[in-house]
Amino acid sequence: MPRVSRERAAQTRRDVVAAASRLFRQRGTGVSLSEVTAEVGLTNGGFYKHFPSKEALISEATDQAFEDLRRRLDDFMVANNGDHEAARAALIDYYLSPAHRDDLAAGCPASGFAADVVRGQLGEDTKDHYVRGVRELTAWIGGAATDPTPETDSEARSRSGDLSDEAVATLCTMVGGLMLSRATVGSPLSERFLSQARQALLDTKPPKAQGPAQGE
Amino acid sequence: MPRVSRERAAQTRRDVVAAASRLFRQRGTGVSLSEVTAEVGLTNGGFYKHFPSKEALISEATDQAFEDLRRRLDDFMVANNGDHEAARAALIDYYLSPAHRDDLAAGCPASGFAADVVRGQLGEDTKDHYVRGVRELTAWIGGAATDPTPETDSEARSRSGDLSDEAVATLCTMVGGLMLSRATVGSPLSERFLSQARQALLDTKPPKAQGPAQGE
DNA sequence: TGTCTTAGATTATCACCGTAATCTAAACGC
DNA sequence: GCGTTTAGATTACGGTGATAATCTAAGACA
Repeated sequence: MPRVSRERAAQTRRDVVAAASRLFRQRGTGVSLSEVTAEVGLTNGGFYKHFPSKEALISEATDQAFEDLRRRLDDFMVANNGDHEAARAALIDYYLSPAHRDDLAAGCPASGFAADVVRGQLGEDTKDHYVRGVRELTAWIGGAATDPTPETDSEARSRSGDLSDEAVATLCTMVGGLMLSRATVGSPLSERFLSQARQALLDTKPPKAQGPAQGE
Repeated sequence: MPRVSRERAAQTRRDVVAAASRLFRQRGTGVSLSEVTAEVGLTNGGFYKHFPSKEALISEATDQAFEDLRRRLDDFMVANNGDHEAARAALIDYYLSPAHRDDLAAGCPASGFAADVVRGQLGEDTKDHYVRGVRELTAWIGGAATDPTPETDSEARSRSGDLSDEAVATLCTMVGGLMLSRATVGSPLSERFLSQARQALLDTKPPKAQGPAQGE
């Protein structure tokens, strides 16, 4: 069977990353390689023609998930013709919806990978990418455009002052509401977490300040 | 070596549960039995004289963690001479402190086990215990005493209307802030999540309403 | 066209997992 | 004190994990 066209091989590779991105978010980075490859019709052996190790796949899968998030944020922005306040509200509505709660696989990576990051199952540089993704999400909530600027890790790591207080707190409530509602599905508590977090955030409209040095 | 006094055996059992409770919160329920037993100087074989399976241990470890939490909440209450508003503030201060962030092992089980619950690694009844623990924590934040009343699962599952809106939203921000700060340790973002979540919650003082049928 | 390359399948290796059976010596009950 | 129990150690087993080596047939390219 072996030997397949170059485009086909590239496609397989993309499929593996996409499947891993979904499976890792859904059930953690502990899912076996076999399970990932099986999902795209590849064997365990073929995997190593594309990636040097499982960790390399985890890293790419994480990046992929944040790439998807960036695209989604852009979509929210254009769907609201650049009106940031409306886009922010739309994000919150989506983020704290039963649909997002029930869609682990395609959900926000800041929440989906949080456990793996905390438990130290992501390599050092993968974790850096995660942190950058979270910071970008926070910045977007605070009113910044999705920033495609590549920055050095040291640079990224040292910056956080350009995030609005409100955006930081908002993300806390979003992530907490989502995780708690996911952890309690089946109980009426689950819906309460969604609706109460949502209400708390939509009540608190984004204040004028969206940068660090803005006294009004 | 075998055969040890009854108290000793009981102590060993308690040690296993305690170690598991800490290890599972720290690194997930995926940690091996060998690692748990090794920590208390027991062998893999001896384990099965105390527990029928790993899942049974996970269940007890989860209960243990919530038991510790209940005790901690009581302590907050007595330390503030029954003043709930002060106790609530003390809980928030602790919950969103660097100390709690860095202490995965002894931290809040609502956050520590969330990932395992979401990913379906806790048995059905263990998950029910988790949900009950979360509901009790929410109720405490809303002003209820820690309730030692045993209730049926169906009863517990159906109740959630007796939780104040504010308490539900507060827990979202607490859990989200904790998880995000844990996921970003090493970056200045980590401290921002703690302080911003904390500030958002302490600004929003608990409103008069603290139950469903309590007009003050 | 024919050679070279390579995506992927097969199979193997080694470690570790949860679980179970067997063994042993000390604690227990009489 | 003595036979019975039993906490725990030892060892074994079947399954699965990540990774590597070998094989093979078809694409790439001269």
